[in-house]
Amino acid sequence: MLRHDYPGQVCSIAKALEVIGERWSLLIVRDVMGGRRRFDDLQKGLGIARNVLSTRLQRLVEEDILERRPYQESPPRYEYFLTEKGLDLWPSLIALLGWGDRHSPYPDGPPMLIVHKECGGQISDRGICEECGKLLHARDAQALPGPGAKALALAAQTSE
Amino acid sequence: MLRHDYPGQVCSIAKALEVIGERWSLLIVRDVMGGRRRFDDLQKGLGIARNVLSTRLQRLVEEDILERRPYQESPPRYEYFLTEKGLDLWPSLIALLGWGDRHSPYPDGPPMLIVHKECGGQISDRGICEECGKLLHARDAQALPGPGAKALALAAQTSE
DNA sequence: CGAGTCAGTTGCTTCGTGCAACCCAATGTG
DNA sequence: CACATTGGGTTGCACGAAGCAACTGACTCG
Repeated sequence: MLRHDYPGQVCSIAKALEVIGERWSLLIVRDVMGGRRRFDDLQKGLGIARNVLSTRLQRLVEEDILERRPYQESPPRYEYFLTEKGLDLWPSLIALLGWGDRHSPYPDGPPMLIVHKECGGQISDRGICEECGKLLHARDAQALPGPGAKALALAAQTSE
Repeated sequence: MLRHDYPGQVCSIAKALEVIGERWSLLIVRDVMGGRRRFDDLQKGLGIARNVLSTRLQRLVEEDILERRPYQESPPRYEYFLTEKGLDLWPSLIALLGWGDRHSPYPDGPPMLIVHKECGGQISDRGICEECGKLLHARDAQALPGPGAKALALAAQTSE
Protein backbone atom coordinates (compact mmCIF):
# COMPACT_ATOMS: atom_id res chain seq x y z
CA MET A 1 0.00 0.00 0.00
CA LEU A 2 1.13 3.47 -0.61
CA ARG A 3 -0.45 6.54 0.81
CA HIS A 4 -1.27 5.93 4.36
CA ASP A 5 -4.73 7.30 4.24
CA TYR A 6 -7.99 6.08 2.86
CA PRO A 7 -9.77 9.41 2.48
CA GLY A 8 -13.43 9.45 3.39
CA GLN A 9 -13.44 6.02 4.97
CA VAL A 10 -15.00 5.93 8.39
CA CYS A 11 -14.22 2.52 9.68
CA SER A 12 -11.74 1.14 12.10
CA ILE A 13 -10.58 -1.39 9.53
CA ALA A 14 -9.57 1.46 7.24
CA LYS A 15 -7.94 3.22 10.16
CA ALA A 16 -6.00 0.11 11.06
CA LEU A 17 -4.87 -0.32 7.47
CA GLU A 18 -3.69 3.27 7.28
CA VAL A 19 -1.11 2.32 9.86
CA ILE A 20 -0.21 -1.28 9.19
CA GLY A 21 -1.54 -1.76 5.67
CA GLU A 22 1.56 -0.49 3.95
CA ARG A 23 3.64 -3.04 2.15
CA TRP A 24 6.09 -4.78 4.53
CA SER A 25 4.71 -3.25 7.73
CA LEU A 26 2.95 -6.35 9.01
CA LEU A 27 5.88 -8.55 8.05
CA ILE A 28 8.20 -6.30 10.01
CA VAL A 29 5.91 -6.58 13.02
CA ARG A 30 5.84 -10.35 12.59
CA ASP A 31 9.64 -10.52 12.51
CA VAL A 32 10.08 -8.28 15.52
CA MET A 33 7.52 -10.42 17.34
CA GLY A 34 9.65 -13.40 16.41
CA GLY A 35 12.74 -11.86 17.98
CA ARG A 36 14.43 -9.97 15.17
CA ARG A 37 15.16 -6.55 16.55
CA ARG A 38 18.03 -5.04 14.54
CA PHE A 39 18.15 -3.23 11.27
CA ASP A 40 20.45 -5.54 9.37
CA ASP A 41 18.79 -8.60 10.73
CA LEU A 42 15.38 -7.41 9.58
CA GLN A 43 16.74 -6.31 6.24
CA LYS A 44 18.36 -9.64 5.50
CA GLY A 45 15.43 -11.66 6.77
CA LEU A 46 12.87 -9.80 4.73
CA GLY A 47 14.88 -8.99 1.63
CA ILE A 48 13.45 -5.50 1.78
CA ALA A 49 15.27 -2.47 0.38
CA ARG A 50 17.19 -0.68 3.11
CA ASN A 51 15.70 2.74 2.49
CA VAL A 52 12.20 1.31 2.60
CA LEU A 53 12.94 -0.54 5.83
CA SER A 54 14.25 2.69 7.23
CA THR A 55 11.08 4.64 6.47
CA ARG A 56 8.85 1.79 7.64
CA LEU A 57 10.61 1.55 10.98
CA GLN A 58 10.35 5.29 11.45
CA ARG A 59 6.66 5.20 10.72
CA LEU A 60 6.03 2.22 13.01
CA VAL A 61 7.85 4.05 15.78
CA GLU A 62 5.84 7.22 15.13
CA GLU A 63 2.66 5.19 15.33
CA ASP A 64 3.73 3.73 18.65
CA ILE A 65 3.81 0.18 17.32
CA LEU A 66 7.56 -0.17 17.73
CA GLU A 67 9.93 1.39 20.21
CA ARG A 68 13.49 2.24 19.25
CA ARG A 69 15.95 1.65 22.07
CA PRO A 70 19.71 2.13 22.01
CA TYR A 71 21.63 -0.97 23.07
CA GLN A 72 25.02 0.75 22.88
CA GLU A 73 26.44 4.21 22.48
CA SER A 74 29.31 5.09 20.17
CA PRO A 75 28.58 4.13 17.67
CA PRO A 76 24.90 4.49 18.47
CA ARG A 77 23.08 1.29 17.69
CA TYR A 78 19.41 0.62 18.15
CA GLU A 79 16.98 -2.21 18.61
CA TYR A 80 13.31 -2.19 17.87
CA PHE A 81 10.79 -3.58 20.33
CA LEU A 82 7.05 -3.98 20.14
CA THR A 83 4.95 -1.69 22.28
CA GLU A 84 1.68 -2.93 23.79
CA LYS A 85 -0.09 -1.58 20.74
CA GLY A 86 2.27 -3.56 18.53
CA LEU A 87 1.91 -6.73 20.55
CA ASP A 88 -1.84 -6.34 20.27
CA LEU A 89 -1.54 -6.98 16.54
CA TRP A 90 -1.02 -10.63 17.40
CA PRO A 91 -4.67 -11.66 16.93
CA SER A 92 -4.72 -10.05 13.49
CA LEU A 93 -1.49 -11.78 12.52
CA ILE A 94 -2.61 -15.23 13.53
CA ALA A 95 -5.96 -14.68 11.82
CA LEU A 96 -4.11 -13.95 8.59
CA LEU A 97 -1.76 -16.85 9.23
CA GLY A 98 -4.74 -19.16 9.64
CA TRP A 99 -6.37 -17.93 6.47
CA GLY A 100 -3.13 -18.38 4.55
CA ASP A 101 -2.68 -21.89 5.93
CA ARG A 102 -6.23 -22.89 5.01
CA HIS A 103 -6.37 -21.44 1.52
CA SER A 104 -2.83 -21.41 0.12
CA PRO A 105 -1.22 -24.27 1.99
CA TYR A 106 2.37 -25.24 1.54
CA PRO A 107 2.74 -28.75 0.06
CA ASP A 108 4.47 -30.13 3.15
CA GLY A 109 2.28 -28.40 5.69
CA PRO A 110 2.53 -25.09 7.48
CA PRO A 111 6.07 -23.75 7.85
CA MET A 112 5.21 -22.23 11.19
CA LEU A 113 3.16 -23.42 14.13
CA ILE A 114 1.91 -21.26 16.93
CA VAL A 115 1.79 -23.06 20.25
CA HIS A 116 0.72 -22.22 23.76
CA LYS A 117 3.82 -21.74 25.93
CA GLU A 118 2.14 -23.06 29.04
CA CYS A 119 0.71 -26.34 27.77
CA GLY A 120 2.26 -26.75 24.31
CA GLY A 121 -1.12 -26.97 22.61
CA GLN A 122 -1.64 -25.64 19.11
CA ILE A 123 -3.35 -22.29 18.84
CA SER A 124 -6.28 -21.75 16.49
CA ASP A 125 -6.59 -18.76 14.21
CA ARG A 126 -8.82 -17.14 16.83
CA GLY A 127 -6.05 -17.34 19.39
CA ILE A 128 -7.60 -20.11 21.41
CA CYS A 129 -5.50 -23.00 22.67
CA GLU A 130 -6.82 -26.24 21.24
CA GLU A 131 -5.41 -28.15 24.18
CA CYS A 132 -6.64 -26.17 27.18
CA GLY A 133 -9.26 -23.95 25.57
CA LYS A 134 -7.92 -20.70 26.96
CA LEU A 135 -8.20 -17.42 25.11
CA LEU A 136 -4.61 -16.31 24.56
CA HIS A 137 -2.56 -13.20 23.89
CA ALA A 138 0.78 -12.53 22.26
CA ARG A 139 2.83 -13.28 25.37
CA ASP A 140 1.22 -16.70 25.82
CA ALA A 141 2.33 -17.88 22.42
CA GLN A 142 5.45 -19.12 20.75
CA ALA A 143 6.26 -19.78 17.10
CA LEU A 144 7.84 -23.10 16.17
CA PRO A 145 8.94 -24.39 12.78
CA GLY A 146 6.17 -26.57 11.37
CA PRO A 147 6.36 -29.59 9.06
CA GLY A 148 6.66 -27.34 5.98
CA ALA A 149 9.86 -25.83 7.36
CA LYS A 150 11.88 -29.00 6.80
CA ALA A 151 11.68 -28.89 3.03
CA LEU A 152 12.78 -25.32 3.33
CA ALA A 153 15.80 -25.98 5.48
CA LEU A 154 16.82 -28.60 2.94
CA ALA A 155 16.49 -26.17 0.06
CA ALA A 156 18.58 -23.65 1.97
CA GLN A 157 21.27 -26.28 2.56
CA THR A 158 21.56 -27.31 -1.06
CA SER A 159 21.80 -23.70 -2.20
CA GLU A 160 24.80 -23.02 0.01
CA MET B 1 1.05 -2.64 -1.02
CA LEU B 2 2.39 -3.02 -4.45
CA ARG B 3 3.88 -6.06 -5.97
CA HIS B 4 1.95 -9.05 -4.94
CA ASP B 5 4.87 -11.11 -3.94
CA TYR B 6 7.26 -11.09 -1.05
CA PRO B 7 10.15 -13.01 -2.54
CA GLY B 8 11.91 -15.43 -0.27
CA GLN B 9 9.32 -15.29 2.49
CA VAL B 10 8.12 -18.67 3.66
CA CYS B 11 5.25 -17.93 5.88
CA SER B 12 1.53 -18.08 5.50
CA ILE B 13 1.21 -14.50 6.67
CA ALA B 14 3.36 -13.39 3.75
CA LYS B 15 1.33 -15.64 1.46
CA ALA B 16 -1.90 -14.15 2.71
CA LEU B 17 -0.58 -10.65 2.23
CA GLU B 18 0.48 -11.41 -1.32
CA VAL B 19 -3.18 -11.82 -2.09
CA ILE B 20 -5.02 -9.41 0.16
CA GLY B 21 -2.23 -7.09 1.23
CA GLU B 22 -2.51 -4.81 -1.76
CA ARG B 23 -3.89 -1.38 -1.11
CA TRP B 24 -7.72 -1.39 -1.15
CA SER B 25 -8.14 -5.17 -1.39
CA LEU B 26 -9.29 -5.73 2.16
CA LEU B 27 -11.56 -2.70 2.06
CA ILE B 28 -13.17 -4.07 -1.08
CA VAL B 29 -13.74 -7.39 0.67
CA ARG B 30 -15.20 -5.53 3.64
CA ASP B 31 -17.60 -3.62 1.42
CA VAL B 32 -18.70 -6.70 -0.50
CA MET B 33 -19.24 -8.45 2.81
CA GLY B 34 -21.41 -5.49 3.80
CA GLY B 35 -23.60 -5.91 0.73
CA ARG B 36 -22.00 -3.69 -1.90
CA ARG B 37 -21.72 -5.79 -5.00
CA ARG B 38 -21.53 -3.48 -8.01
CA PHE B 39 -18.70 -1.62 -9.63
CA ASP B 40 -20.04 1.91 -9.33
CA ASP B 41 -21.31 1.30 -5.85
CA LEU B 42 -17.90 0.12 -4.69
CA GLN B 43 -16.14 2.91 -6.52
CA LYS B 44 -18.26 5.63 -4.94
CA GLY B 45 -18.19 4.09 -1.51
CA LEU B 46 -14.44 3.69 -1.43
CA GLY B 47 -13.41 6.74 -3.42
CA ILE B 48 -10.96 4.51 -5.26
CA ALA B 49 -9.76 5.21 -8.80
CA ARG B 50 -11.82 3.26 -11.33
CA ASN B 51 -8.87 1.64 -13.05
CA VAL B 52 -7.46 0.48 -9.74
CA LEU B 53 -10.82 -0.92 -8.67
CA SER B 54 -11.00 -2.73 -11.97
CA THR B 55 -7.62 -4.43 -11.55
CA ARG B 56 -8.30 -5.22 -7.87
CA LEU B 57 -11.61 -6.89 -8.69
CA GLN B 58 -9.98 -8.93 -11.44
CA ARG B 59 -7.27 -10.05 -9.09
CA LEU B 60 -9.67 -10.92 -6.30
CA VAL B 61 -11.69 -12.98 -8.78
CA GLU B 62 -8.54 -14.71 -10.02
CA GLU B 63 -7.62 -15.53 -6.46
CA ASP B 64 -11.04 -17.04 -5.86
CA ILE B 65 -11.94 -14.52 -3.19
CA LEU B 66 -14.70 -12.92 -5.23
CA GLU B 67 -17.01 -14.39 -7.83
CA ARG B 68 -18.25 -12.30 -10.75
CA ARG B 69 -21.80 -13.09 -11.70
CA PRO B 70 -23.93 -11.45 -14.40
CA TYR B 71 -27.26 -10.16 -13.17
CA GLN B 72 -28.46 -9.08 -16.63
CA GLU B 73 -27.45 -9.45 -20.24
CA SER B 74 -27.42 -6.64 -22.80
CA PRO B 75 -25.85 -4.62 -21.62
CA PRO B 76 -23.88 -7.16 -19.60
CA ARG B 77 -23.79 -6.13 -15.97
CA TYR B 78 -22.08 -7.95 -13.15
CA GLU B 79 -22.15 -8.32 -9.43
CA TYR B 80 -19.34 -9.50 -7.20
CA PHE B 81 -19.95 -12.04 -4.47
CA LEU B 82 -17.68 -13.49 -1.86
CA THR B 83 -16.61 -17.08 -2.24
CA GLU B 84 -16.09 -19.30 0.79
CA LYS B 85 -12.44 -18.29 0.74
CA GLY B 86 -13.46 -14.65 0.74
CA LEU B 87 -15.99 -15.11 3.52
CA ASP B 88 -13.29 -16.80 5.52
CA LEU B 89 -11.45 -13.49 5.71
CA TRP B 90 -14.01 -12.42 8.28
CA PRO B 91 -11.91 -13.36 11.33
CA SER B 92 -9.00 -11.34 9.97
CA LEU B 93 -11.23 -8.36 9.29
CA ILE B 94 -12.77 -8.26 12.73
CA ALA B 95 -9.35 -8.71 14.31
CA LEU B 96 -8.16 -5.62 12.46
CA LEU B 97 -11.39 -3.84 13.32
CA GLY B 98 -10.86 -4.60 16.97
CA TRP B 99 -7.29 -3.38 16.89
CA GLY B 100 -8.34 -0.17 15.19
CA ASP B 101 -11.12 0.38 17.70
CA ARG B 102 -8.80 -0.15 20.64
CA HIS B 103 -5.87 1.93 19.47
CA SER B 104 -7.21 4.65 17.18
CA PRO B 105 -10.72 5.10 18.50
CA TYR B 106 -13.16 7.55 17.03
CA PRO B 107 -14.12 10.29 19.48
CA ASP B 108 -17.78 9.25 19.62
CA GLY B 109 -17.17 5.54 19.74
CA PRO B 110 -16.87 2.91 17.04
CA PRO B 111 -18.70 3.72 13.80
CA MET B 112 -19.51 0.07 13.27
CA LEU B 113 -20.62 -2.71 15.58
CA ILE B 114 -20.57 -6.37 14.77
CA VAL B 115 -23.39 -8.28 16.36
CA HIS B 116 -24.50 -11.88 16.50
CA LYS B 117 -27.55 -12.31 14.28
CA GLU B 118 -29.06 -14.99 16.47
CA CYS B 119 -28.91 -13.33 19.88
CA GLY B 120 -27.95 -9.72 19.12
CA GLY B 121 -24.87 -9.90 21.32
CA GLN B 122 -21.75 -7.95 20.46
CA ILE B 123 -18.92 -9.91 18.89
CA SER B 124 -15.38 -9.66 20.21
CA ASP B 125 -12.35 -9.25 17.96
CA ARG B 126 -11.81 -13.01 18.18
CA GLY B 127 -15.24 -13.61 16.70
CA ILE B 128 -16.83 -14.80 19.90
CA CYS B 129 -20.30 -13.62 20.91
CA GLU B 130 -20.09 -11.81 24.22
CA GLU B 131 -23.70 -12.68 24.93
CA CYS B 132 -23.87 -16.40 24.26
CA GLY B 133 -20.16 -17.24 24.10
CA LYS B 134 -20.35 -19.06 20.78
CA LEU B 135 -17.47 -19.08 18.29
CA LEU B 136 -18.88 -17.41 15.19
CA HIS B 137 -18.28 -17.19 11.47
CA ALA B 138 -19.05 -14.61 8.82
CA ARG B 139 -22.63 -15.78 8.26
CA ASP B 140 -23.50 -15.51 11.94
CA ALA B 141 -22.63 -11.83 12.06
CA GLN B 142 -24.15 -8.57 11.03
CA ALA B 143 -22.71 -5.06 10.92
CA LEU B 144 -24.68 -2.23 12.50
CA PRO B 145 -23.87 1.46 12.73
CA GLY B 146 -22.28 2.17 16.09
CA PRO B 147 -22.39 5.29 18.25
CA GLY B 148 -19.62 6.92 16.23
CA ALA B 149 -21.75 6.72 13.09
CA LYS B 150 -24.20 9.38 14.27
CA ALA B 151 -21.71 12.22 14.20
CA LEU B 152 -20.87 11.06 10.73
CA ALA B 153 -24.42 11.00 9.44
CA LEU B 154 -24.75 14.52 10.76
CA ALA B 155 -21.61 15.66 8.97
CA ALA B 156 -22.90 14.10 5.77
CA GLN B 157 -26.23 15.92 6.15
CA THR B 158 -24.71 19.34 6.66
CA SER B 159 -22.40 18.92 3.69
CA GLU B 160 -25.30 18.27 1.33
C1' DC C 1 46.21 -1.18 9.04
C1' DG C 2 42.96 -3.38 6.38
C1' DA C 3 38.49 -5.96 6.62
C1' DG C 4 34.15 -6.30 8.64
C1' DT C 5 29.82 -4.74 11.23
C1' DC C 6 25.88 -1.88 11.92
C1' DA C 7 22.53 1.58 10.91
C1' DG C 8 21.40 4.01 8.06
C1' DT C 9 21.36 7.84 3.56
C1' DT C 10 21.63 9.13 -1.37
C1' DG C 11 20.71 8.73 -6.26
C1' DC C 12 18.63 6.55 -9.97
C1' DT C 13 15.10 3.75 -12.27
C1' DT C 14 10.87 1.38 -12.53
C1' DC C 15 6.29 0.44 -11.47
C1' DG C 16 1.83 1.20 -8.99
C1' DT C 17 -1.58 4.76 -8.15
C1' DG C 18 -4.62 8.80 -8.64
C1' DC C 19 -7.12 11.56 -11.74
C1' DA C 20 -9.75 12.82 -15.59
C1' DA C 21 -11.50 11.76 -19.92
C1' DC C 22 -13.43 8.62 -22.99
C1' DC C 23 -16.35 4.42 -24.73
C1' DC C 24 -20.46 1.80 -25.46
C1' DA C 25 -25.01 -0.24 -24.83
C1' DA C 26 -29.35 0.44 -22.88
C1' DT C 27 -32.74 3.04 -20.35
C1' DG C 28 -35.19 7.14 -18.74
C1' DT C 29 -37.13 12.02 -19.81
C1' DG C 30 -39.29 15.92 -22.18
C1' DC D 1 -37.08 11.73 -31.43
C1' DA D 2 -33.06 14.01 -29.13
C1' DC D 3 -30.58 14.18 -25.03
C1' DA D 4 -28.94 12.96 -20.58
C1' DT D 5 -27.97 9.35 -17.39
C1' DT D 6 -26.46 4.81 -15.62
C1' DG D 7 -23.27 0.97 -15.36
C1' DG D 8 -18.98 -1.16 -16.15
C1' DG D 9 -15.38 -0.50 -17.51
C1' DT D 10 -10.54 1.28 -20.61
C1' DT D 11 -6.96 4.73 -21.84
C1' DG D 12 -3.42 8.26 -21.11
C1' DC D 13 -0.75 11.05 -18.29
C1' DA D 14 1.70 12.68 -13.98
C1' DC D 15 3.46 11.63 -9.66
C1' DG D 16 5.10 9.28 -5.82
C1' DA D 17 6.52 4.87 -3.71
C1' DA D 18 9.49 0.88 -4.04
C1' DG D 19 13.70 -1.63 -5.71
C1' DC D 20 18.63 -1.60 -6.27
C1' DA D 21 23.27 -0.43 -5.57
C1' DA D 22 26.65 2.46 -3.82
C1' DC D 23 28.26 5.32 -0.20
C1' DT D 24 29.01 7.13 4.76
C1' DG D 25 30.71 7.10 9.40
C1' DA D 26 31.85 5.39 13.72
C1' DC D 27 33.58 1.72 15.67
C1' DT D 28 35.82 -3.39 16.41
C1' DC D 29 38.52 -7.25 15.46
C1' DG D 30 42.64 -9.78 13.71
